[in-house]
Amino acid sequence: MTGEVSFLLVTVYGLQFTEANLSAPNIETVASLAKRRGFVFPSSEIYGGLGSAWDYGPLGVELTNNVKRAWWRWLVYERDDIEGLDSSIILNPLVWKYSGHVATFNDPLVDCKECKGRFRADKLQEEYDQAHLAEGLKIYGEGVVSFAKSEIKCPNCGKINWTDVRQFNMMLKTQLGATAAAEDEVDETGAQLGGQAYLRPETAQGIFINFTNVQQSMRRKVPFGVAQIGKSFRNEITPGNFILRTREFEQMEMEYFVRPDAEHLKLVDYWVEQYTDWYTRLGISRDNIHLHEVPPGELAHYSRRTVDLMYRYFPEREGEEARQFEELMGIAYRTDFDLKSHSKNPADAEGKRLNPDSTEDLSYFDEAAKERFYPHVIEPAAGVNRSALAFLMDAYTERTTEKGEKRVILKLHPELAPIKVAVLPLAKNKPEIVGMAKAIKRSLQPSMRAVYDDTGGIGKLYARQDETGTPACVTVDHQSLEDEAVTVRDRDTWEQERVKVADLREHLQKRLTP
RNA sequence: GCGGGAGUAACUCAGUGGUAGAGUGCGACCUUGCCAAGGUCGAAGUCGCGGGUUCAAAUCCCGUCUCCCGCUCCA
Repeated sequence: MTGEVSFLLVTVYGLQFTEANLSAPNIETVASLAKRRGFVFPSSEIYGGLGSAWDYGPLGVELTNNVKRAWWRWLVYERDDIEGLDSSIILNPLVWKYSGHVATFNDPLVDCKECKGRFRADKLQEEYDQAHLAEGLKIYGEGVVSFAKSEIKCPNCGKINWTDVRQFNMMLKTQLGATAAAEDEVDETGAQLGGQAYLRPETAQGIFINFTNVQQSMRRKVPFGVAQIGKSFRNEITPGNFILRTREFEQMEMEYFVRPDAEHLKLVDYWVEQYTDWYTRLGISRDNIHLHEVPPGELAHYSRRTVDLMYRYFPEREGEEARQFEELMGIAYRTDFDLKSHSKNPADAEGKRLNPDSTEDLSYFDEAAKERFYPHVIEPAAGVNRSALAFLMDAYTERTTEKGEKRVILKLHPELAPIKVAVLPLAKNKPEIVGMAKAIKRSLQPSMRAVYDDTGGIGKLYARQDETGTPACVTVDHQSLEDEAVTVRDRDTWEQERVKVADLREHLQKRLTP
């Protein structure tokens, strides 16, 4: 059957090509295509740029919008147990105090003056302490990092010549209103209050503090989830790798609330499977996804188990295969840590409230079981930008034509493709043909993203559309004027089909929803 | 922050003291009409910025800014 089809292709259209198995372009190749074709531009370029900030061009914004829409439809519309939310980026600073971000998003850093290596002071201290414990020695100054006098050696060069320890807070700060007088007001935990505010480092907290609002207003029973898409900000020490790690990024997060006695660890596996399916259904090949169980010692402060979906962003890296993978998204079991932390009721052994600032208790009353509890949370957190990059990389294909020319084809899933159809006139000097092509484009554009292009020969026009992932091209020729039919050409197979103009929209819509 | 690399046309780059260049792309016209065709013409750069040396600086010197890669963190 397949043989017959390709035979037809070759005899009818006289086309031949060989497709390079380039499922593995590097980031640089894709970044260059992305810039050339209007997906992603370096931000603030005319002022010399700004490190690791990127602007999404006309095609890029279509792609990221499509990724977000696909995700939202999948979770919020096609399931019965998830609601949507859009919380604000700037929240009361107390949210970050009680979420633990003020304390734990502070990384103490030291540099070795000898070899210029940079390390996290707390981690070095911990290793040092553990090594001493193992030798049966006492630990001096536990928890106090004093590198200037310490015996801690640089793991890199073995010398002891440290800079001072500097605090590096990952949260971006900003100033609210005319409250600068209270600017340096600090509470006992070191949280800066007053006019100090933070740009959120994750969207999750906006969901937790709205847990009761969503549950009550939508009359939800546990288990249920809340999904949110939005920008987050982290003052990364070292951003880089194109849009993979940026200080401003967009997240698609979902908090799934369950009973405390639910099988949490299995639920992590369930969502790992769901997301793996989602990514592969939209075009990521399974071979390029690698599951990573985060070791207990490396878990975030709120997590008891985390599994990362890693994508093969660096196929060119040699050595251990794991080096080729970088995090695409993570699925974390956050326990009841967040809901409890933001609630006014929990108290310590002496009856002292753990959160004296909260005015609400975010516990949940289960009517059926007649019990009150803090729901536990499973959180799949995905990056929009990282996802878009993975989709671009996996779609990138190179094909060599029979003339030996290299053509790039972006085999994006039709749901993600920035442009769904391009209408092209075969002869741009014939006003009737041009007029008909433009009219067809206009008739399609209310139902799908359509473009018209006549600035080149037909081969160049096809090549352009292939490179930006347009699934279908519609070509109007002389014959079209007679028979009211056009040629529909497929991006992946280059196969052509004659379709009546009257049936065109329906035909294309069928193609776009495989 | 430290180390390395790099800033010349929209893009990729050449140009090492003497009139600012190429390919691609872009625009117009002619020709052609199903997989990046050909021709003619054209627009486009204060050579990152500031200072110095020199008769003369994209080029040499000093300063400065920015980007990229590596060292830690995460979506």
